[in-house]
Amino acid sequence: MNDKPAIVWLREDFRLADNAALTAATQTGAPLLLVHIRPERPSGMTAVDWFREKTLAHFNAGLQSLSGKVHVFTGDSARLLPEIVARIGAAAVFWNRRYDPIGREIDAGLKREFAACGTEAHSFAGALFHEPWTVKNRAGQPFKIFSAYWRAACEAGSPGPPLPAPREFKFFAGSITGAQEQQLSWPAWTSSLDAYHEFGEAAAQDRLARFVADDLGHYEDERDFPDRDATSGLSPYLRVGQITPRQVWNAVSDAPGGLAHAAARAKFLAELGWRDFAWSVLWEHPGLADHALREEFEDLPWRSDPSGLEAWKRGRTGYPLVDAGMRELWRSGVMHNRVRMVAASFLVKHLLIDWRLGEQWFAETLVDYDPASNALNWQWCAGTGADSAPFFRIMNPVLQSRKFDPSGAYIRRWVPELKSASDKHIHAPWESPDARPANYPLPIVDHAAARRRALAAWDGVRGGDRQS
DNA sequence: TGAAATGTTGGGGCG
DNA sequence: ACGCCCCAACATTTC
Repeated sequence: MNDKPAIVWLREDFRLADNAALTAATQTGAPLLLVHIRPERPSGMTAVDWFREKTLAHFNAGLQSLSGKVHVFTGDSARLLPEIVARIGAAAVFWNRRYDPIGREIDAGLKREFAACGTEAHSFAGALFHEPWTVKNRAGQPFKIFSAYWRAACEAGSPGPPLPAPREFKFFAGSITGAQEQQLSWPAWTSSLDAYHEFGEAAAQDRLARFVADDLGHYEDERDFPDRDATSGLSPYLRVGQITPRQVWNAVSDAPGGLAHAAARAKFLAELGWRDFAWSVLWEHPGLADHALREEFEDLPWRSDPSGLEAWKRGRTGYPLVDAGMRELWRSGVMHNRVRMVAASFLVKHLLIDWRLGEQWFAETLVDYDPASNALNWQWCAGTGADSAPFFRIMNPVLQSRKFDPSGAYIRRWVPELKSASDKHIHAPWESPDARPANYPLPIVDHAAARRRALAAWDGVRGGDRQS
């Protein structure tokens, strides 16, 4: 029998099932204090902060029926957590690992501190298939190419079955000062997000089950069409740990359909593999969001273009597919993956604006913003990474629109000015001056000229090197 | 996880 | 019937 309480420090893991830290803490028999520490946010809330806070509130509401709650603190966790430990006389702290450069630094420091004062500190895996430092090539080096990484990761074995939610909880009953009860105030711009999201572990599992039943079989064929609901939509849940990759892997592997759907299944799991890969790259390169992986691209002649950047952010570039995506992002906090590529490519190549500015905008506005995936994918689009689209591969926003939104349904959903445009002209409304709505902007750059400019910029940094 | 430019081929209109 | 031109349609190369 263990009388001293234990702390479960929840960070990005608001779930009861497949939560290794929570399960391990429960098994000690100690009364548990669930703690979440949010940082001070002097610069305000981002979309993922909004999603996390909503998730936390939902998680807490669910805990009421178990007579438990998450105690929420605001401030510097490196200072607060030891204080909380001391205040309740906790014998042990449990958490699931995080892998961002700042977080891992804090956690390592806390482990040292707790070790020095005799408090147990136990950390667990859970947010990824593989710990980022474990997948290496034969030379013991981290992979730089996704396909090689993923092959090695898959050969290392598939994830085991997820942990069930603990059956019983014993919560710490004492009082604790410093925890905050007051409601946060949401910035006005978050009000449009509510309509597009559901919160909670059950909602995440529902979404997974529906995806596996209805969409997984044709995932490979339909995932690129933004007006079809053919993607899993799990990214926000993965982001805040309402669901784990291991749970997804097992649900997908158990899906009916047999060999017929093997390719679709593999394709979908590989997308989750990209998420792991991004974290492994970030682990090796903490500056992934700030520095081009291929250094020669630090010399690209990025333009300073505040009005172009603003037009891009607000979805007023005059290219309907780009604008639809950027407006979907602003209103709903997500953007279809295909459109993310087109919109990102447009900023970097058509506007020749530094990919870091796009990375920052996505970091503020995406409810599924993931520091590793976001940075890696921006570098992929900009062609500055090791395993990236070549810089000369420039997407044509009109062709992409005709190909992936042939009926214009996606554009009409997000760009009301074009609601009554014809299927023929909706992708390039400026080509039909008669039908073009007066309140929809003309293209802020000419595609052909922008393409030439981007190629010239690329030509400038690669020197005399003629390879492709 | 492109697109544009350039090259090739083959059918059909036409003198 | 034949050569010639035009231009889809497809293939290859280049960015």
